[in-house]
Amino acid sequence: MAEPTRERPTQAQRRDGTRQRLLDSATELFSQSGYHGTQVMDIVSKAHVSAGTFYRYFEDKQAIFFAIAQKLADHELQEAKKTHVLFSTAADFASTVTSMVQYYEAHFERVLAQAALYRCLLHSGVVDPARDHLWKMNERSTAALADHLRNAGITDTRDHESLARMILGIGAELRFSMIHSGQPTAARAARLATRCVIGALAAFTTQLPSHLKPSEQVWAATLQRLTLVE
Amino acid sequence: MAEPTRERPTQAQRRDGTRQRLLDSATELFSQSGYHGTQVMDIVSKAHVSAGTFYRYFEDKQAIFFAIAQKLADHELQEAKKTHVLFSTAADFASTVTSMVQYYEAHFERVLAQAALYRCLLHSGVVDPARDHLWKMNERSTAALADHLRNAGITDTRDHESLARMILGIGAELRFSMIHSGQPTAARAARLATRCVIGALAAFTTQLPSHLKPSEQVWAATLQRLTLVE
Amino acid sequence: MAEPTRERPTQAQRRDGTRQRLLDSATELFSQSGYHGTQVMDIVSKAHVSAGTFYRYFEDKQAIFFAIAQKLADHELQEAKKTHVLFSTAADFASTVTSMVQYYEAHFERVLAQAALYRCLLHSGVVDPARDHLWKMNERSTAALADHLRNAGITDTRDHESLARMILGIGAELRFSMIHSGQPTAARAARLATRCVIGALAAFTTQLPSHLKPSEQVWAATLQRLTLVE
Amino acid sequence: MAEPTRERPTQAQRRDGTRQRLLDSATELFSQSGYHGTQVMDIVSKAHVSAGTFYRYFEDKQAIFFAIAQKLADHELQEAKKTHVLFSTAADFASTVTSMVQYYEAHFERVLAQAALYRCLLHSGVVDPARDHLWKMNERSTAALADHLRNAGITDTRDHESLARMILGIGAELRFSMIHSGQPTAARAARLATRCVIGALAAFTTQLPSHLKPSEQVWAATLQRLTLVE
DNA sequence: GATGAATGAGTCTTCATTCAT
DNA sequence: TATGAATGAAGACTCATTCAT
Repeated sequence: MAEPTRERPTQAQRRDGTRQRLLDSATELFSQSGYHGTQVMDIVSKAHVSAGTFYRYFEDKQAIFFAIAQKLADHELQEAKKTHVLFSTAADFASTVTSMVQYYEAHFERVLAQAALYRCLLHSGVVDPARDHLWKMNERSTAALADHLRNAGITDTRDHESLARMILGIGAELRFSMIHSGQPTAARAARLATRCVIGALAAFTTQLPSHLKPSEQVWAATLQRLTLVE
Repeated sequence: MAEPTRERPTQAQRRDGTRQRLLDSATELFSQSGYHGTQVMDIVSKAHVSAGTFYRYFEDKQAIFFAIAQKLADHELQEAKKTHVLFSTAADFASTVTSMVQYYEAHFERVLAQAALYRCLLHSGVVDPARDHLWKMNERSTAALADHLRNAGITDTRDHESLARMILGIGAELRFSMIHSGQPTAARAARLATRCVIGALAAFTTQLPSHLKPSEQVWAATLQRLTLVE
Repeated sequence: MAEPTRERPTQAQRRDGTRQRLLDSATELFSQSGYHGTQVMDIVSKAHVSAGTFYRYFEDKQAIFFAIAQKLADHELQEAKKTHVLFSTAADFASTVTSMVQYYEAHFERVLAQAALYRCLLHSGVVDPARDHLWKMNERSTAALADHLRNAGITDTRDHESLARMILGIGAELRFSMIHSGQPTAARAARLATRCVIGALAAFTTQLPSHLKPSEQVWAATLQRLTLVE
Repeated sequence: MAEPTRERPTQAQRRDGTRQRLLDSATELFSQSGYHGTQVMDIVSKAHVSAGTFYRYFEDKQAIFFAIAQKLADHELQEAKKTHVLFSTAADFASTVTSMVQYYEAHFERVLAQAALYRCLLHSGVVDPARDHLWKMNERSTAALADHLRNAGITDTRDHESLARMILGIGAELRFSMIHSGQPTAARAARLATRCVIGALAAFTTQLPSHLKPSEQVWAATLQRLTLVE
């Protein structure tokens, strides 16, 4: 007889439901119109609650913005960690590339929905460093990748932070294009990004012991494989 | 010896002076406080003109913002095109790389010098697709680079747009970091970016006739030179 | 005996109350100072609400003006239609004239009672063809009267629109005078207008079958009666 | 050798020319958009003079408005007197009617251009009785017609003012329609107005000595003639 | 006399936030 | 606890008028 889902929801459940609806509405609206282009009234209308209710869940308009930012940042950090593992654990080049393609493909499919939000959050024009966890998260994400690059034995540069940024930039612009024009597809984007990244990394791994570097054949074959997709 | 145009700072000159003062004031204020943190009244006060005068020169607040953005974007596009030409005409690899470093260094220096303005433009949160010259400029940059890549004989991918985006992304993230933390320096950023970009491009130029590709020695030497900076 | 709707003057009732207070305040102020002489702040102050509240109920300043005009025009059109019906159904001339006098008297009394408002509406100088309900109402009045004249069997002219306009013009100028000088009184104006209108109509009903036209005696007696008022 | 038109205009002539251009521009703009819908800048642009020049010729915006009003009022008064003569001098009915048609036709053709202005001036929302000569002129025009009606021997009413207004109203609405819809044509409007007016007057001339009234045949024939136009 | 750049008080309108019901 | 009417400070924008050139 226990059908918890059919019983009327507890206070706490309703509370969470309302809060979640507000967050969802705000997320969509911020993504579309930016922080300043979104009014509290728009958010509450979309969430089917009243203006007053909003302020029971969030102190003010910035609060919901930062709540979203926080959530996204947490999520991104976790995802980023998964990626970086690739760089450090892969025993051989071929499997690294394969994993990288798989990761990017999953990544692009997954983040498409969030990319607009991500960009909005970073470029929102909200300036309140004291509360800006998002920016810190972004930095932490970069730092994590930098660490992995360092551990992977890259010694051609000591500025692994910047290298990490550049590599993240490769994906960022592709993602941005996908949101706005739908081009390229996740599958192709993954190949392009992988190819681009391994090329970039190659330029920073001249000092790697030769047994860790792919032979010329492997390199050619790998690029060949990445090309086949188009 | 009669230079009548210099004698009386005529109407036209006063006009231009006023317009310039408004642009300067706005640039500084937008840099400091962002678009939404700056009031029209602040701009006119700083420029020592009245509210009404502002609207003689700019249709509304957004107009002056876009005028500033446009000017910066135009300049960048010009500079970028100068360099991109190299991709297609450069006789030899070494000079291409040298030019690329020079371009990047100049670019990053400009960015550093006007970091606050860049930050404002990128983070303004102004969303008005109908008038967003900034966004159009970005697309034009991409298109211009894509064209050059195509002309340079890159046939490993037919999606030169995406390749262009990825390359621009490399610089974008670096710029973003410089704007916020001042790191890395323009000189180092230029080397890093160049190295990263030529690596990335190498991964897309497997089909280039061998006489166009750098020999292994040249390649190694080039990377070596790019490394020396640190 | 439970009348819950009367117990608590609910939201909806408060809403209507506020809207009505705004309309009343605006009506009075527009009457006194005209459209351009009245500020939104004046209206809200008089209605004891805040500036923001105004815009919950009316899109902008013009909207409340047109709301007032519309209401008055609607009412007048209703009243006019009631009378115009007489033109087509009236069995005999005498009762038509009696009704016409009654209608005009009521109309002119309304005008006198709200002379200032009428003056404001007529002289507001608001020119916005896209939203000018007043103008549309005027056209609707003309069309309605033209229809009735047509149905009444007037065939001396096929331009019933123009005939309608001329008849409406008779009343309009009288109204205009009453608004500004209070002269003539509603009672006399009604007789004058009726007499003038039936004279004018007589000049357009030569082809009416004779049994529908008043005999010379009836005509003379009618005019006599209309004269008695002075 | 005397070609005064080719010699360069005197100061005084240029002054008058400029003033006239300003008046013409203002007239057209006020007619189209009303007083409040017309900006001083619009007027000076149309007149090809600078903002400052405007204030050399007119004290302020209201001054040019009243200058136009004054001129129109003077003109109207003169024209009105011509008409009214018809009522008092015509020896016989038939020639009165003929003259009336001619007058109305000329009137409608002439005033079409000014009617919009006329209405704008009366309904402009400019409220400054101290300077409002136009309103007084309007009253004088009414008074003049009233006098003529009185002199013509109309004794059915003593309120010749109101009668005059009603008669003027007949033409006013027709004129207004002609401006906005182009309907009816001046020729038809003249017949319609004449017919309407003589009908209206007939209803106020029951006490005229019979030798002054048209016989039934003349009446019928007159109306017949007025009808032929359609 | 003419010009047109500059003025600035005046208004409308917005929207995050509060609070009585 | 939810509602939504009310708040009011804030800010963009206008336009008749002035005045240095």
